[in-house]
Amino acid sequence: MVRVTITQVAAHAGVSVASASRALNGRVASAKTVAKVQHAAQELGYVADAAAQSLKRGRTNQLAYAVADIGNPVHVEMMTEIERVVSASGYRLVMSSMGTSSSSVDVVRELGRGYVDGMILSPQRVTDELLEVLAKTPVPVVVLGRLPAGAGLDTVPADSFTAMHLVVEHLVAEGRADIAFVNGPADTTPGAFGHDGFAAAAAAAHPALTVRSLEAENFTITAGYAAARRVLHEDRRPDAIVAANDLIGIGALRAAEDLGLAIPEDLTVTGVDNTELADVIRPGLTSVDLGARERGRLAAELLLARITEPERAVHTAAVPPALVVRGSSRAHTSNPAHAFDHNNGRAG
Amino acid sequence: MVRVTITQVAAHAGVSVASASRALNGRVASAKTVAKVQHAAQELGYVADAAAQSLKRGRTNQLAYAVADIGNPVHVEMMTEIERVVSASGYRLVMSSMGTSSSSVDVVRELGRGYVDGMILSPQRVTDELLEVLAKTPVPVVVLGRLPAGAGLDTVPADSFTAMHLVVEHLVAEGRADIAFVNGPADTTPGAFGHDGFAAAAAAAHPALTVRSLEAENFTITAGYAAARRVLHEDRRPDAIVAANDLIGIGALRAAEDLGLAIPEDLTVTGVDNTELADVIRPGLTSVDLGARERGRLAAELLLARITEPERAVHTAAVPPALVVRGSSRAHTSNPAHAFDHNNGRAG
DNA sequence: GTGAAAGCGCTAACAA
DNA sequence: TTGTTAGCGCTTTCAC
Repeated sequence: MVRVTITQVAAHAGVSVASASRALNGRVASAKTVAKVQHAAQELGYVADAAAQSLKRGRTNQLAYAVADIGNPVHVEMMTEIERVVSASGYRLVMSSMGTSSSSVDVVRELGRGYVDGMILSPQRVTDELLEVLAKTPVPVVVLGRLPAGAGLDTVPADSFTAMHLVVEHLVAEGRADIAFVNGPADTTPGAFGHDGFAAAAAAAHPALTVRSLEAENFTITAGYAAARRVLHEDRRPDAIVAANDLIGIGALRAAEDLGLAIPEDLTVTGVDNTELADVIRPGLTSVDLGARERGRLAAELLLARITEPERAVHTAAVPPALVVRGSSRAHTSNPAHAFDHNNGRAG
Repeated sequence: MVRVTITQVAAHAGVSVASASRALNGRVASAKTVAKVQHAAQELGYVADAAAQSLKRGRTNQLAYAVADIGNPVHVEMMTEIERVVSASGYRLVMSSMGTSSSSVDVVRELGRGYVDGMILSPQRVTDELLEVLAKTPVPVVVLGRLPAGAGLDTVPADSFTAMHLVVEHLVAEGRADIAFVNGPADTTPGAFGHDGFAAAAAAAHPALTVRSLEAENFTITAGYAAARRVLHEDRRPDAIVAANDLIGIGALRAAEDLGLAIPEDLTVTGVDNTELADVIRPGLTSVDLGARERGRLAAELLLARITEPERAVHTAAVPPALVVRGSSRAHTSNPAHAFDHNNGRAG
């Protein structure tokens, strides 16, 4: 229970602390010294103090994945992939949630104080204050999401425009004419880009399309349920609901069900993220895969590259979205919805 | 991008580093000094280095929640609650995953090196090696789950026995006679206790009950699907599947669906954890609520208490499980399954 | 109320 | 190969 220091190990082994340090870290040392020191360390249960080591070395060997919307399962996918990549380079990964008990700004500032050597961020809202903190954070940062041009940070944005194009084209192809876009809060980054993407896609696809937008209170199932219920009660009921993410989409599915609507006959519902949830819900939720795993991998690689070479040019990595059609819309393409798709809608 | 130290702040303010430190930390200092130092710190964008501060103070103000089965949404619930409690006491919480890229033992050892002042663990497997590391970890540990007697650690076990009793009694009451228990891997802690709990409950409820057990490869939907499919193909098909957690249960639901079974007429399925998933799936999954939020809260409180008072007696906090009946079983109790229950099956 | 100095535990120069 | 020494950035005695 009590901490043992390298000084005690050195004393126990009968060598200097310098020799102990060298022996422990695999630097030059005689075989005899190494044996003695390792034996002493083992016996005493020595583990190097992280704070002292970090202070001296100037790095922690730790990276952080900071995520605002921790309830969204897509972040687990990303985290798993990020961890795979960074642990191969000898880093440990910790996950921090932003926004529940502390603001993104606080979390970034805290982590930047020297807890980690770098971080990957999935922010909900990109405020000027956040950008400012990001700019002066002493450790490398990669943002999973879109940033204002000129932010000077490595980013792996989601391609909302293409995503929304895919969805709208799909809906038009199956004959939908009155589409409701159920967004998350518009003042969030995914919210804003989702909206713009949807508006552009709708205008491009078919100028005569009837569209409306509304906001769910947040990106959750419950909020999606409430928002969908509202729009489905309007005089002119839409024949398609485009949800800003899968959770909202699932809420919409439940709302439609409660109102006795047949899906996809009366109403099509689509989501975004292509999470396992979309695959497991009934009817299956047609969803755009934004490439979570791939984007997680890219973010991790960008971060590692910047740690290695801090002055390299700013990079932006793009991943093409892909529509995965399931039972919540009509399967009129060559992409069939499987009864239970173990590959989560992606080719194995 | 470059780190600014307290020395620079002191110089910029025209005071000694000692005065700068005092001013920054609210110790005795004249109003004039405080003003000068704060201004300098602001201007230079100073933030205290975490490693140096931790080394000097002997604590990090950081706690960790280390979880093996990160794909299980129940851990997000726990984490949210843990964070709420510890942040109220001024701690930051980080989440670490164990087992994907590194073993539990490694994670505990690493975190115990001084990265955090304490940790809460949700281990998948409790090996002797893990117990050994836990015993000599220099920071307080609370385990969310059951430990061998005499481990000498604060724990918040799940009451699997009562949970399984509730399930079995429910199944017997609705007339089921042939129950298959679909466990996760038996060499995991939840697996072992789930099995024992089920066996005891089955024996107690009705000695003549036909029961069988099988193992899913892990605690996931996909593994649950595969395992359920296996048992449903056996000559004598069970009329109830008791899944060790909700994910396995959902997999079982899908398997039954693929085989054309009517639920709950042909087959009852139950889960454990009462996650939001159980509520949102169709049919709704009857599930035992193990009190994730409450248990998270208790674990956090136990940890804070032990940090404050390291020598206090070892505590074990229990939370009574509660059965939440939904559409995957017959509603024969007074606890109705709602079409969409915003309270996630619990009273508001 | 303030500054000089010691030291947290560790690693890395530098000498020997 | 080894020991001595300095110092990472910070807080905290201890004199003044």
